Amino acid sequence: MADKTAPDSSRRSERSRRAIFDAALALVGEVGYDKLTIEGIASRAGVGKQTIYRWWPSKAAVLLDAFTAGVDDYSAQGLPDTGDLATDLKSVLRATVDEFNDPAFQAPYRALAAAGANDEELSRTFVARLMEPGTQVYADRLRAAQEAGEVADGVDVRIATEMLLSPFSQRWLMRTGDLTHEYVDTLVDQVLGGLRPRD
Amino acid sequence: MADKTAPDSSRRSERSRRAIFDAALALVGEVGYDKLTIEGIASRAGVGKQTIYRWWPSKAAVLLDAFTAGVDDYSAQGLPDTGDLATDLKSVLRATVDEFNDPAFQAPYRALAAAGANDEELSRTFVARLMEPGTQVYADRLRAAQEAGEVADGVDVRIATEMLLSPFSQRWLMRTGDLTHEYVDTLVDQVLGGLRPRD
Amino acid sequence: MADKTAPDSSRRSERSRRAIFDAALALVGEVGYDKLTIEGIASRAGVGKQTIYRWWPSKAAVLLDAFTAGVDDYSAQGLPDTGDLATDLKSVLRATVDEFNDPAFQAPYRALAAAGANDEELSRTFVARLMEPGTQVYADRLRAAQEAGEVADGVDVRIATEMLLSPFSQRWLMRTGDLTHEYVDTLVDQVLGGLRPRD
Amino acid sequence: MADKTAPDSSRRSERSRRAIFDAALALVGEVGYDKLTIEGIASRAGVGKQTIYRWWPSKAAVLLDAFTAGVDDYSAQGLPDTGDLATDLKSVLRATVDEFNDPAFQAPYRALAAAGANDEELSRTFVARLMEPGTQVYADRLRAAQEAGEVADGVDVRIATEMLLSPFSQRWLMRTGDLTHEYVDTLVDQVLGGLRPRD
DNA sequence: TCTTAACCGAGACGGTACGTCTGGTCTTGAC
DNA sequence: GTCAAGACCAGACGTACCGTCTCGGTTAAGA
Repeated sequence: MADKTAPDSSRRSERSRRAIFDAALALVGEVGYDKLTIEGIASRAGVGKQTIYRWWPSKAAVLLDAFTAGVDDYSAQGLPDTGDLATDLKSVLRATVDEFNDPAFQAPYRALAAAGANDEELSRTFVARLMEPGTQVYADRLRAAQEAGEVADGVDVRIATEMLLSPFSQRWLMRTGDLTHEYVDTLVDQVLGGLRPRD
Repeated sequence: MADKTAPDSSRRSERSRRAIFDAALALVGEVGYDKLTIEGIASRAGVGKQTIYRWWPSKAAVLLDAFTAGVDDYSAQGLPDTGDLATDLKSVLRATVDEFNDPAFQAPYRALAAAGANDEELSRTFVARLMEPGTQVYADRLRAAQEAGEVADGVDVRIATEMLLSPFSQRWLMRTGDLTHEYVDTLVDQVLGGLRPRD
Repeated sequence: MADKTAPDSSRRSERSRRAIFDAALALVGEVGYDKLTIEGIASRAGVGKQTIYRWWPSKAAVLLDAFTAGVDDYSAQGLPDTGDLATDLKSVLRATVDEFNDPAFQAPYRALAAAGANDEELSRTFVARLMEPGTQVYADRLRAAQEAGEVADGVDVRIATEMLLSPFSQRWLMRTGDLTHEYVDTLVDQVLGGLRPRD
Repeated sequence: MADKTAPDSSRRSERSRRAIFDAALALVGEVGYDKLTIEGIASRAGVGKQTIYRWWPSKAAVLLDAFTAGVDDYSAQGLPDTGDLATDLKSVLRATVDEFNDPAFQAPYRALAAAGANDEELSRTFVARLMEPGTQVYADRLRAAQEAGEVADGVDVRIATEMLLSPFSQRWLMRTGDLTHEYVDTLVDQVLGGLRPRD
């Protein structure tokens, strides 16, 4: 039923695929997303343009795959559970602060977040592949804490997770404030302060 | 000694300015931000391209002005203060939910948020002109509540505001969940629950 | 020490060869020479591109072979010699007029003549395989007439042949006039009028 | 009724037009017609591709204009008429031999003749602009000779002109023989020999 | 009231990148 | 080893816009 016969992925060149990822990530860091071009990627990767168009529908899709390929061992093992929720959250969020302050990480991630805002299809993939897994481990840890009695029964874990992560994401994406270790410490304390069961 | 002599704004055509705003907002809704072009705006507005380039540096800037012109009476009068913080917040956030679910509002706002993610300069303007004023009224109301003893002394009001608004913004921008009245009600309750002074 | 090992023509697929000829002739008639592509021929013939590249150096060469294969019994038996030179020439040229007015013949022949103009190598083959044999029979007939005393001794037969055939070819190739039976009759009479011995 | 609004030729850049002609003629000589590209012409001329596409429909049209611009003072003054037809024809044809043997002339002329063979529209323009004027002066000279009694009354001047010029053109285009002064001398003598009135 | 200088609509210009098409090479698996 | 199939690198196609520029016209100061 497809109008364009799909390419045969078993014959795909792995060498080209990697070269395209490397080129895309390097270029988005050098020139920014708006000036990132398919031609530029192809040229840098030593690849024909058609090889990109054959496998991806847009530069955003290329970048998403490239970025995903570089981080997809992301958060396989879950959050630590030392028994002290605040400490666990702070230690992971501090590491995340450092990651988000790394220029090599920022350019593609910002670009994808931005592209997603205008492209619902891309947005869904971006969220499902990059954001949801990261979010889920926090939600799991909070639920564990709730079962352990560290968090009040009535708390909506999904919303609690948002209270913890969205301020962080928003600050970073919109540049409404600096991301520091102190900031996440305060954030964690203030959020958890409200979640603890009242005596 | 400027190399480009600045245009004389006193001779500016108000008719053209409005036509450009109307065209920009209409087009961004019809074709989306990526396919919005200066030529398209000029053509739709019945205006020469140079008239746009004379007054704005980029399509994002045009859109920002166009959008701002449509909403800049935004939040001049502050939040209501009935004495009941939760009710006040819920009533305003419910109205905001409706606004953010309006398609005519979404396209330009998303476009600007996205453009800002990749353009720091634009981002600062966007935040200062559109986000900061809206955020500030919440911060003011929370501070008033803190002074009234409704909110614990140790609470960082800036972060409390983020805990309230960022989950909302994030959900909408990333489409990670629906924006409903029930959602904001729960969010307000859960955030405020943690801010109240402990006995 | 050839760098490209020559293909083994004994293992060549006759089926593919014919399918390629048929496809090439059909396509040149349908879409014209400029839009005739190797890929198109391969696809229409149900043949891999490499099978064409293995055996021919260019689309012109394919077309030349295809066309030659269809006409190479061309003029094996020479011109008729009824003793009346003018009648003999007219009868053959009238048949040639009909042939050159046949659309199925025109497209490939024009294409080859044109390709030859820009490609000396191809031109030599085209002339040797398609034009020279046809020209030669006229030259032979004129020489026979000269020996029979119907044509003056001083006449250069090669040039006389050109005077007869080139106006015809030129009219057709450049579309400078219609090719009709009347035209070739007049042409033959006027050319022969000048070749007859003067009393 | 035009679907694309025509460009405003009064605003056309003469500088660009000339640069395009120069580039086209230079490149067709250097790389040949088949490897002549619009991009190549634009690049060599220091011109945007659109400036070519705005004014010409194809590379053949560009080349035709470029070539015409270089020769359009072609044959304004007619053939000489010294009273001796053969001498007049020989002197002009000898000059034409030299011109057609000039490499700078050959490439574009061959290219246009070839392109015309496959493109009827172009062919008409080519003939009307480049061939017909040249042909006409021969026809005029022959008619004058006919009126002066040098050529028999029954002769069809149009065909006589073809007998004179087509062998020349054909030899050159198809490379079926060398173009020399001796050749045209013999050709003129043999053609005229047949046109003279019989006693 | 009459310049006159700036803005205006229009659109040609030199460019860049788009997404597509084809050229010619190379690889794979079937025969 | 040839074949059909088609992925690959390369690069031209013709189009769409970019941001700059030039052209008349109009329009609002200022002489």
